[in-house]
Amino acid sequence: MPDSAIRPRKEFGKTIAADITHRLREEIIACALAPGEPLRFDVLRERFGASFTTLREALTALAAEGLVDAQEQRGFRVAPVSRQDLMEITDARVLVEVELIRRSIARGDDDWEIAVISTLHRLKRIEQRDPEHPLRDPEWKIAHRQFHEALVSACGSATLLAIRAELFDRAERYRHLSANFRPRPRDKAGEHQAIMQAAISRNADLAVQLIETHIRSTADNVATYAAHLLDTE
Amino acid sequence: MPDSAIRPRKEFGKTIAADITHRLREEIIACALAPGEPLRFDVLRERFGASFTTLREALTALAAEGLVDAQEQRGFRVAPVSRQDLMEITDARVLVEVELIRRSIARGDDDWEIAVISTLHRLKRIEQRDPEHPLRDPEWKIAHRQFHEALVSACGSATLLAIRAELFDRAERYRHLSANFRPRPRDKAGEHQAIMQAAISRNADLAVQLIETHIRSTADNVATYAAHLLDTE
DNA sequence: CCAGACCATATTTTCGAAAATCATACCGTT
DNA sequence: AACGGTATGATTTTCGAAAATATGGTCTGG
Repeated sequence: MPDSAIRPRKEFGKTIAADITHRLREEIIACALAPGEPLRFDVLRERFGASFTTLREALTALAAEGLVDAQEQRGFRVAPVSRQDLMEITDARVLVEVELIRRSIARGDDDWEIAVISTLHRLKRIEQRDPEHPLRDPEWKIAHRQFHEALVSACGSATLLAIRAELFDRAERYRHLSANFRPRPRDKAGEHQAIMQAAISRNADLAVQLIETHIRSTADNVATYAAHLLDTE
Repeated sequence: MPDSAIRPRKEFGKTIAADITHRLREEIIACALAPGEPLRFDVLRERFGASFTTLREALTALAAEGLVDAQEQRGFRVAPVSRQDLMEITDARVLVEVELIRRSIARGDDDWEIAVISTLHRLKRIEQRDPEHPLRDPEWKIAHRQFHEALVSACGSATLLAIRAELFDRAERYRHLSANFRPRPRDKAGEHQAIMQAAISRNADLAVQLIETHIRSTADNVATYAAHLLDTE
């Protein structure tokens, strides 16, 4: 989607720096910028049409999120990937997500239930369009993210939600890494459905167990099908 | 310590931006810059001797760490404090720290034990100097931080350690907030000693319980003695 | 007297030139 | 040939001026 010509210079009310942070984040997560790739200012300047300092601000922010690697005096590069990093992210996600699911199930009200149900509904409808390659569909990605966000949205801790969001982004990059080599997606639709039902029926132990399996099996999948990208790094 | 005249322009090998990020972080944690205080570029420029863009980069990085609040098009301010925020940080710290202590106890080797013992030893020696006001002693702060870092250093997850470090910083700011109003510190020395012993003897359940109490009672203390700063925000 | 438009000022945000730093290739010496 | 130093070009990093935006006060019409 080469939209730099159509897109307005920046989104309304936002600074250019924030806008570029957002766009860079998307490209890194989607692996349009490959892991480990150097991020040279000449190139970025051309691609994003912003000045050195504005780009620098965006890269610094992404470095704090763990998506960019800042090498002092030697510029920036896309954060490299490794099996170890994937494992750490997976463990951290399980730790946080399990806690947040429990809290959400304990505290969630009617609005929470409605959000969980409706985001899943939308996700399923989008899935029917192209069940083979969901990750290539930007709408699926958004819907998938929104469903998982809805599940934990009632936890009551903005602090933990921010940490969760960061880990989710970093994990999504690994999913994209393996997406091109994965033969066929496993039955995610069924898993999501089961998680939703466990959550709505307030069966915390079951929901937690399903979420953990969901996260870990996705990671295993990545480790298997992106093995050649993780070992020779 | 007005050291801008003595201090070299920047630390060796580091960028000015990274150096200023570091200095600003320290001042915010120490509440030398008060919570909610606007961070105007004129003032910062004067104080840190750097240009707009360099300062901007530092502020953006600190915003990602949760120590600075970026208000688009309306500048930056020191992140405000609140009872709710303190609670969230405390809960998040317990969640993460408990996990990391367990892992460290399970995986720690001889070097880990030595690090735990020696950092505690140094902490105790520094404590004897001025047992009334430890938080005013920069050396105590460093030693205290290093002891708690040593405890979790064998966990094996750089990802979780980074999250833990961020939460520790944010919590330390709250401790400083109440430091001026707290009548007398409780028996921290004893608590640290007990935690060390539980860790070294590989009694994970006990260590975890002591750490949780340690974190929560510190937070309660802050909530009590900084109440006037937390409620009228 | 109030609400809204308008202007003047304060402040932030962005830019590209200039300085600093790094990487590489070249050269002379051993 | 191997090594160490140095000049050169490439790249990052920093700066302050200029543009963009917000803020606060004043004026006008209702």
